[in-house]
Amino acid sequence: MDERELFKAHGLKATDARKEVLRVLSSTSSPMRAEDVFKVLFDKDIDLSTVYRTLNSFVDAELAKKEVGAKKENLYSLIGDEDRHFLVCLKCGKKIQLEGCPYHEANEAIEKATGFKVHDHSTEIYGYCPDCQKQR
Amino acid sequence: MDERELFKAHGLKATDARKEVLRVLSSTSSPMRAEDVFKVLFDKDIDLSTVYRTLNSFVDAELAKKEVGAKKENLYSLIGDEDRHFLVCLKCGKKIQLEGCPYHEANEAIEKATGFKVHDHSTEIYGYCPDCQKQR
DNA sequence: TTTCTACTTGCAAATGATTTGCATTTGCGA
DNA sequence: TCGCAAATGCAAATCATTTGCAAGTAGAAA
Repeated sequence: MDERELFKAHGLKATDARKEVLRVLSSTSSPMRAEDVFKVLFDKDIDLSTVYRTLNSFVDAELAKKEVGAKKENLYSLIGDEDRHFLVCLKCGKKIQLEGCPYHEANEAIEKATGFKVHDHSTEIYGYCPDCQKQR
Repeated sequence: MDERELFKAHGLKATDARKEVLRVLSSTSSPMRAEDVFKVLFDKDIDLSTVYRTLNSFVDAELAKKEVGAKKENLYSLIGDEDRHFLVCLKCGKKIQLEGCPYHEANEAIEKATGFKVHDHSTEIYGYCPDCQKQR
């Protein structure tokens, strides 16, 4: 889907600021702080408040999600159709991407049992990586 | 486990403020804003900054978690040993608690395959409840 | 393509959330 | 009980996010 359609599908006008923010978020796989998105766009003449407004509109439109990072900061990331999952080490912060979705079957079971349509689930699973386990 | 031991086990001194905040958080099953915790404790003479410091120390000690709510606010909640999961409707906000942990097996499979020790996973799964699906 | 209008934006200022410095108090190990 | 590092209250600072307003723009309709 092209970005214009994407915005339309979510009821948002396809403005420059939104296109830029969308590009920034989709160019990185990991969630970003509003301030970071703003910094990446320093040469694009987009105000920080616009970045916030844009991110909020994305979240409201269910195009992005807002979550809390390891340093307790607020982070924004696109909600992709792809279903990627990371194991995040609580000690060293390392991120390990999983092949496939470990929860796929579990989610299907939930849908079958409850009639609830699962739209999204957390992409990060917290724990300790093998290296850090040795050091504990 | 008694609260004194709980703090000790997490390397925190058992102070009045911490005991009160712990009580507030454990008295409610749903995550709270720092400000709300403060308001509940209005008669306890605990400063808002202390509430923040306390919540932060809980998060650092992995006794609580910080997450983003539906209105994009930051919320704090205890990390219980129990493994509760909620289905959160993206439309009406209804929360449905699941029986048991749908991801238990998936997590065991992850541990076996990667050697990563899973400590915690998101307790909320987003989607649309049966009622809201009809209205869409 | 031109017009119209509601939605967006930039800017600056306001608000809200969270952190910090410092003097004082307190928990808890010796 | 004593001593000290850690925790607290208070007030002020800082950081994050939102808002009001005037001006600009996307997209529907003519």
